[in-house]
Amino acid sequence: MLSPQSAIPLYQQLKDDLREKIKTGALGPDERLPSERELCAQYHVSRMTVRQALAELVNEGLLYRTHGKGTFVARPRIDQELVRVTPFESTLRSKGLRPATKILGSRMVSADYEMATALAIPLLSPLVNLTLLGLGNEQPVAYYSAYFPEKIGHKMVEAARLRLSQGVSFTTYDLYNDLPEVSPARLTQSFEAIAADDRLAEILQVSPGKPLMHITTVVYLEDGRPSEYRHSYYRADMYRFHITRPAK
Amino acid sequence: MLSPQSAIPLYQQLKDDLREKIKTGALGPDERLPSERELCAQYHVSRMTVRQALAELVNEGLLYRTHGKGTFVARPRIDQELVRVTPFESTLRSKGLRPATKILGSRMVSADYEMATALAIPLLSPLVNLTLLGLGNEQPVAYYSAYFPEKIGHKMVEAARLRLSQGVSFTTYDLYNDLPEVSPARLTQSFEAIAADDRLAEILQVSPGKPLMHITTVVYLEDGRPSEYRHSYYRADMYRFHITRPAK
DNA sequence: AAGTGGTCTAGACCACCGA
DNA sequence: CGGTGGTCTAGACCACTTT
Repeated sequence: MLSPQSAIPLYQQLKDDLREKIKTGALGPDERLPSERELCAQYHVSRMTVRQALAELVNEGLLYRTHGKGTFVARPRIDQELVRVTPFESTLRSKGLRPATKILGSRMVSADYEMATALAIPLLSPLVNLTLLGLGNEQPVAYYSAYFPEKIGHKMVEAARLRLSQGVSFTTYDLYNDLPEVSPARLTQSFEAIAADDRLAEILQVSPGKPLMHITTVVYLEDGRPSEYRHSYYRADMYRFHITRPAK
Repeated sequence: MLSPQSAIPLYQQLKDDLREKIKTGALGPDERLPSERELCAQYHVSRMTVRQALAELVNEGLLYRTHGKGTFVARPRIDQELVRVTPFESTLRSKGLRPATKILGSRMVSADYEMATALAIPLLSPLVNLTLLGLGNEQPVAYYSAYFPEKIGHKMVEAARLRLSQGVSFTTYDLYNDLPEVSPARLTQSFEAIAADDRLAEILQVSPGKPLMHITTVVYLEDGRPSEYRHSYYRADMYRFHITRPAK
């Protein structure tokens, strides 16, 4: 039974209820759900409310529907519970490594062509460059170099220092959580396998020529403004990047 | 003005209309759209119809909304027009290379532990293994080894031979378009940078030890059933994998 | 207070599917 | 044919933001 007076929207409650039934197995794979009109009657809500709940569950991949037949529970995917943005800390912990982060430096730079294009700002605009080293059991595993517009950047650096003083490991992802006024909406990332050059080999403590994963990220806010341009380099033997996405 | 009698749903027509206005610049970045109620009046549709159109455009990242303020045009992202699943052929053409595909082989195998887990089938189930080589200007650039459940697999192999006989380059992505009864809904992929071992070095014509991008893919259909398990290896110097996704 | 988006109702007609 | 999801209407009340 849903609580109509609650602060939680009805369609959310219905979603949670159905999600629970699927997770516990009360609704098994390929099982047909009650029809939309039946759900209306069962939960005493209108069809729009039911449809909003079902639509979002289809979007999340938990249900699928066929016109004229009904709505069904999707087969669970292996990684259904995997987080979508792999957080640094849990990734290392799951490998049994003690995570830590070091701030290599923060400085002001002026935007070169690449940064200016990515961040949609004029050439030579002032940027804050924050470089971090991710460690697992004191061994370097990842190197980050992030560029922020000035205003966001100073706050990011502050947030990073705060995290560091608390002895918590983090990446720039985590720092966004410390700045509630800046919330990322989407990312573009490109993945490249590269061979370590002398500089990166030195930083990550591997032999030159060893494979590294190079990820270039642009973070965008809700209004479509870019808030960060970042290069990340991961030791290939320590890192695997996993992603789930709609086809087509 | 929308055509109510048309086969195209009203909210689709509205979406297309707004999308057009954004693309042509009639609605610029950060510009406020008419309120939902105003759009109702302008287009002579109900608020639900307007909301469905707006919701989908927000979902696609073209608009953003703020409670109490209004709906706004998002800043365009650099890669807004980029396709989400990078097709082999256009990737190479954009680099000025003539793409081609070779079928290295197709054979029946029985599922080992890894394949069985990924495809959610019993151990030792019969699978079709299709191996392809992607070429650019006659040089190998990518190696694919895909495993399909028997039924789908035979059709895939047939589709591949047909494509080949037409002299078209393709990957297994493209083959799904030839099988309308099997339509992928989502993918999971993991990216790893590896060093070429002797076998891969031989296949891809690079020196052993050179970096390669190794992508492991599982393709899922609408009902959540896996339809393919695939290992792909790309020459790192020829390939860059690009992706856009929601944050969080 | 007025306007915005967020949620919700109670109807309606259509196209698709199975018996 | 009856039941299903897909689309749509014309209202309603709420929470949030700005004036």
